Amino acid sequence: MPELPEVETIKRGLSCFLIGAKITKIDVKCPKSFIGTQITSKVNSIRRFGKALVIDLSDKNSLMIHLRMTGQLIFDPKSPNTTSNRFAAGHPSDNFIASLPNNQTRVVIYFDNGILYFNDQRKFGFIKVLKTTEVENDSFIKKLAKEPWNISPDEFYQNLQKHRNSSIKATILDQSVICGLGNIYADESLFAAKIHPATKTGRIARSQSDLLLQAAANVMEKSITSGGSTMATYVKPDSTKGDYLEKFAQVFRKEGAPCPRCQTTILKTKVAGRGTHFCPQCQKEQND
DNA sequence: CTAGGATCCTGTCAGC
DNA sequence: TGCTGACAGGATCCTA
Repeated sequence: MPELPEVETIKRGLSCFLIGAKITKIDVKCPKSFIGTQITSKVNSIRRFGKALVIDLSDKNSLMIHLRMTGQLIFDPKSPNTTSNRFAAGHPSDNFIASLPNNQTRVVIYFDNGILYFNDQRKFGFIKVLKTTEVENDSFIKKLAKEPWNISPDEFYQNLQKHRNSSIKATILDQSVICGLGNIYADESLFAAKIHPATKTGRIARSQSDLLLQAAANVMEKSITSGGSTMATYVKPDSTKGDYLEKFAQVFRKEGAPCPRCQTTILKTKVAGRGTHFCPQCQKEQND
């Protein structure tokens, strides 16, 4: 699910509501989804490390949240309590407009100004209590590479060299190579840079590496600007469902459609164990 | 050390 | 209708 742009969208959205708000109670509906003990304190700040969200609290604890494939965060302000006033982001689904909690609600965090629901169909995501001083020592956060707009072309290219025998798609999904890309933005970035997803990383030329890095930064910045997968784009004004992907995706879930550059039919295959979309004309195989 | 596959879990959809 | 397998916006663990 949520990749970096969606988590950034959540960070910005929740910051408006939660900075200074006090947690009054945490209701854990699925033990697997919450690691730690009951907490009651105020929110000092909200940070993001790649796809992980960190809520820093006044008692020197932090809540680290990773949504993985199907996690969602939905905040209902106490007043007025209507779905039109709701902030919802993460994996898009009808939960965004559903009455909550429901059978996919794993954790409910009560604040003095509203209720935050953590929904997660597949239970891969989690909320974990950490000492704030230990956040940057967390095993996941520690391994993260820099984000596309912070990593230098030299460093990115060097990181690629550690995975020369792996496909370029698998390599850029590795958060220790470049942080923030998931299955959508990997496909979109490779399309923008005109690189076949199955290309061996060792065959990526320096000029292609530079192009790919630029593409990743562009694609994700554009998505952050449009708000990731927020409810506003998921539910249209007439209350019918929309797909925010349609706004910018060139290849992701576009198999059978014409390539926006050359009209060749977009294909879907499997690379790195993941569904992979590309244009066979624009993104030629480079492997001998 | 890297590379690839299985795995965690629930739900939906296509194809018999 | 009911079953079955494939698949899903992620990351880790295990094996070779």
